[in-house]
Amino acid sequence: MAKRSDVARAAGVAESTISYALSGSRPISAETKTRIFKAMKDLDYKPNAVAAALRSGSSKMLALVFGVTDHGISQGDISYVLGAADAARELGYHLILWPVRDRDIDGVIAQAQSGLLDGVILMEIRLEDTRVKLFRKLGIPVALIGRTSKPEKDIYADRDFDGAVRLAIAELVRLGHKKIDYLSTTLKQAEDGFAAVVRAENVALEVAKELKIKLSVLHCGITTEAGVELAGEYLKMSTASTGIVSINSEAISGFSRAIQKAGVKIPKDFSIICIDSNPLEAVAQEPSLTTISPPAADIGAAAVTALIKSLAHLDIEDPQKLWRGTLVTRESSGPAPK
Amino acid sequence: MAKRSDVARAAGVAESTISYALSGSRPISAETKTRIFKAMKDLDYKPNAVAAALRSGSSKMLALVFGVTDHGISQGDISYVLGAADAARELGYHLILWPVRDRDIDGVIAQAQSGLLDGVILMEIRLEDTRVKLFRKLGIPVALIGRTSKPEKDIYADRDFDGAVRLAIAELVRLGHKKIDYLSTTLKQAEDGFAAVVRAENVALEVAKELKIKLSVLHCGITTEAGVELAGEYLKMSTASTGIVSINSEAISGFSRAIQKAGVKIPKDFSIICIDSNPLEAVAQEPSLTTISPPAADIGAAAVTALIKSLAHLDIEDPQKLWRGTLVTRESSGPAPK
DNA sequence: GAAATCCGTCGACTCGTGTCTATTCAAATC
DNA sequence: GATTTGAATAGACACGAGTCGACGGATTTC
Repeated sequence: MAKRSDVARAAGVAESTISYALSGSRPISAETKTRIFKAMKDLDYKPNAVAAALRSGSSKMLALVFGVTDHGISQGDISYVLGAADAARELGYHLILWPVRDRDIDGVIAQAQSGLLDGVILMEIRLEDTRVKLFRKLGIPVALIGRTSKPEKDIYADRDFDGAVRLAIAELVRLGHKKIDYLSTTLKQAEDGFAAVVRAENVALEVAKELKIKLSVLHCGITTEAGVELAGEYLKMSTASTGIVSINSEAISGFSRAIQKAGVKIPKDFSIICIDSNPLEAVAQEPSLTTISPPAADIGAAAVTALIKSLAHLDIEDPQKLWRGTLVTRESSGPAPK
Repeated sequence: MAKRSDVARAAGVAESTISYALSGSRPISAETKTRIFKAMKDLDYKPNAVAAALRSGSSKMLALVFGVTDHGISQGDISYVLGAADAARELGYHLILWPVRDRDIDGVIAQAQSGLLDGVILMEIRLEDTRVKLFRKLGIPVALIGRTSKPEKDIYADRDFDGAVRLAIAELVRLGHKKIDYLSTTLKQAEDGFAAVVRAENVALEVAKELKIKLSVLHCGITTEAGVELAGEYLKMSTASTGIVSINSEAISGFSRAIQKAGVKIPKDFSIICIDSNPLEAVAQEPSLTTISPPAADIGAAAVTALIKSLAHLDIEDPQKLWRGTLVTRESSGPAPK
């Protein structure tokens, strides 16, 4: 692999001149530049990123930590990753994914402390997230997709589940519904303190109280099948609700299909509003889902952008940002049945 | 961040002594070592991986390239990743995931050529995979999970779909089935030349000819829903088969549920053998699935192990390895109906 | 017309570690 | 008892690129 000194010799200039020609941090005449670039091309010169990282103290690599659990990476999460990766590329960085078993993040910490990683993005944030404190203590730059219970000075980009749940319930109430359900994810996730899940549940109960309606919280696995099962239980209940707000887009598709199969007409008998569903999923269903979908790609991109700006000690216009998403009324929501 | 010279001063030794104490490549007396380690602890010294990478020419990082397409990372694929990550850690390496849009791998190449990546693992291999040739041409160490049509000197670890399909069909024939279906993934994947998909289809047809039975190849999306739809079509067909071999574990679960709902008894009326299904999935179903499941984690681990050995210029006992998996008979397969 | 300014370039040093050579001192060898 | 061996350590250099200070020459300034 050709190095800088080879190019310097071939182009008949000093090595530093080549650096300046590449970085543009000092003026280099046009002729010299063309000579240099020709030599680089001839020799197939690629600057050595490791040497650059050592000298400059920055590897231009960011790691997105993703906890490997039972299920892989969902279709939903992949949007965050892609948004983040694209934003990184645009700013001259690379985003890599760091698979982490359970909550073991020592490897990430080691690499970050030893200069191979400029910063870290965390997902699947819990209300009390020890990782966040740890990284802060160690001085490792971090941005969150999600937020803890006390975000203080954290850099984060997050879905505004509170606002979305509030909006969704208000919409059902506006349509005349007086008794609705709120479909969450698994009870385990809530118990484990996953921030978005817990917050949304609390808000749902709060809003129900404010608006003086009946609301029960349902828990359910994050799969279509689990939604089908849930539908079975739902249909057995005597005092059924007339609508549901869900943050569990996987389950709601099974639920919807199953209750329709049992004769429930949507939206005539029953309304559905789904939060955090992929728009493509939403229209793929029968009937298409009314949704409030925070833009996942934008959120991922915002987290990365803010992190990179903070690395460069630039001012971040807003280090803490929330996206609620807007209500898109489709076929699954309508006036409450008489 | 403390560096080696700080530790040297604190411990009262030369810098090189510290390197030797850490690497063990030269003997250091016990007293000196304890002094050094104490100083390292006091100063919270972490060797700078970037400097080490520059000097030694190796970053100890491997990238697993994963193409980001419409669907995220499936539960099946995650096992390869985890197996690979664990094997890497055990050998003192880090495995990172490199998300790649479409087939754009320039970023990976750049980082590999510039020393930030010691090697690359490729998945989702096609029969004619330009990436493999490209990496070989550029001299970037590569191992494959999967294999091309001409693996030649490639390092790879792969499922033996040929053997598994052959075994599955033979089993159904042994049980008396004369007319069976073969359920593949989407037609698009086959057309795009994904190696495993194409190979398995060809083998299925070949074996059917050899054993003189009727076999039709079905294509179907890689989702439970797609399997349900497929079941609808299947039930309409007049001359139905009595069994199916599937490499599409997502679809087969929907298919199984749907035909049972329509009154088909498994395995009395119809037998199912599923290849490449996760054992957990297999027993979670009703009835539990007879399977042939190549060990994904082992395959991922083998690819990484072979790659690392080749990096160290060690002999690899077998750079090309296949796993067929064994037939595990559960409740979904039985004698053909009279 | 001398001084100040600016452009373009060069050489030297630096980032933090791995490793080679040299040196010292003690034990072992014939 | 002189020489060889070996352990334990020190010192020097290299990996490849980024950046600062300096310098010659051209241009501008008063």
